[in-house]
Amino acid sequence: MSLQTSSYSHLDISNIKSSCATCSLRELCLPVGLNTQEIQKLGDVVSHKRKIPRGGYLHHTGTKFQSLFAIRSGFLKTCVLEQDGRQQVTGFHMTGELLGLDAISSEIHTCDAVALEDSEVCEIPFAKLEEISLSIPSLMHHFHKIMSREIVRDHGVMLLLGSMKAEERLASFLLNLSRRFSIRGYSEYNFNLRMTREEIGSYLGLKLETVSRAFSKLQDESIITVDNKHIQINDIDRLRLKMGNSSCAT
Amino acid sequence: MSLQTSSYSHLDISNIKSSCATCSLRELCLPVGLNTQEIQKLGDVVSHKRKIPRGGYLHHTGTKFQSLFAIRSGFLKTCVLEQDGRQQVTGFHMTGELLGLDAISSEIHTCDAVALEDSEVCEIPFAKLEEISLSIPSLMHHFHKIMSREIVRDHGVMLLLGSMKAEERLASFLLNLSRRFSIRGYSEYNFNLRMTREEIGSYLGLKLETVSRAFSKLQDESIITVDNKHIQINDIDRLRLKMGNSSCAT
DNA sequence: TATGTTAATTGATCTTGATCAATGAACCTT
DNA sequence: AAGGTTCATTGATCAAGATCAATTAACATA
Repeated sequence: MSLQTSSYSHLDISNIKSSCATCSLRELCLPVGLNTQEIQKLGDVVSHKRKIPRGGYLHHTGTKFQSLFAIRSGFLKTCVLEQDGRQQVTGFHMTGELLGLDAISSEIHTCDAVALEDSEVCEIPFAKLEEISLSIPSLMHHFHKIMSREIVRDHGVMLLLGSMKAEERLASFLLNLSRRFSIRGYSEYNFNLRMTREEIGSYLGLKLETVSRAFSKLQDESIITVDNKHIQINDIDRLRLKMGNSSCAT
Repeated sequence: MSLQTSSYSHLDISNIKSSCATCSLRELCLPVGLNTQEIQKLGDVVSHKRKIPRGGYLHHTGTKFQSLFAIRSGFLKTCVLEQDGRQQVTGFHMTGELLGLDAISSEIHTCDAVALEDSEVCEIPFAKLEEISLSIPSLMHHFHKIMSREIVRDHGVMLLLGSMKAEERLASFLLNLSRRFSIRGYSEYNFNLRMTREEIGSYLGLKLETVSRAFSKLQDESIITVDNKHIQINDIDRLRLKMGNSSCAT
């Protein structure tokens, strides 16, 4: 299974002409119910495509913010570099998601965005997006929802980091990935991780050894099958039970 | 020192007539540079005041979202209730801050907001705010910055929860409070905590005993002086050092 | 294909913070 | 002011996860 392949088959995009406008569909366009003219406006703004090879940077911490990026294909992580040189992963991002929301406030990127596989993004000049939002209320409203959703997502991670133990965190993480793959038309039971154990650990507030042990534990219980980066979920219900008390899966 | 008392003395609000429009000044109005007419528009939207007694709820998880709330005075916490009945604090909020951003996405409140002291808020009907945003670009832009700032803040907490140890977390927390008091015209070295050790612990991902021990440790080192809820910062530089590696203080 | 490099697993030990428990201080309420 | 309740501190013990270390597996590059 290749995750690089775009899969919009279940979405109605037949009325969209510009190939690049499609990149922001999932989050930015489709749910809003724009008319043809509005889609045209948005398409004009979202025009510039950019390819990022595996390991390449979409943006660096400290650089000037000008555009949001809609992921057209691929998989990226965002991370902050701490004084001591260690890095903390703040998120993993896949097709259809929007990057750069954190940079709006200071107009400076507060994190690095790194491609974990060859990726393609659409650049969305933020000033232009705001400009056309003024004439497309539903677009503005939808954008507010996207930002809000990001806040909810972060609260979920805070909850995870603040109150769950290692195994629960990993279960929560896998279920989250599973759901996101599923939404994009991939199997929710079989997928390849794009990130290392260390990156997972960084995201989950654990050391890589602890992540590895948690994987092994879940495998010993036959809940998942782990083959290096390939994960198979054998019993998603029991995996859900692992999360236990925590209300938020995010 | 009473924190209940509003303190806008260092801000120029001389041109604002409506007493309630002032409540959202710090975050929503002032920095934007609105003209008189625009301020009038905003004042019309932000008209309804609400008092919340200590221990009272501003909103409950699961209820319908209609309005943002700008804190006019007081101190609140937001928290989510987990299945097992334990609650996790997701934030502490003071004068001038905006509550409810998380609820925009689903139009359902995702957390409880509880007053930790007698508080007063201004209700900002969100639909109306969006409506007038369409005609006041700078207001819309400023609102986007506020949402973005919330995301940055949350990333900071994620970093804290994911990579700092108990004493570093508490140092970070105290410095954050200190800065926010300072911005509002209060002493950055002397303040009263509005929340219990348990609530601090919940927010920082620690047990109350650990919080208490961390306080004692910092006091033993003469960095702070703790007298129950009253905190005095004796050596803010050493307190900053305590945070160590972590890049973000939030 | 060989070889160096990076990533993953697993074991042994140590540390931090959680848990259990007891005491004392603050704060309502009447 | 008295009594109950909540809150905070401190000590003793325990457990989860970090750290240290060794081995193996996967991957990249010559």
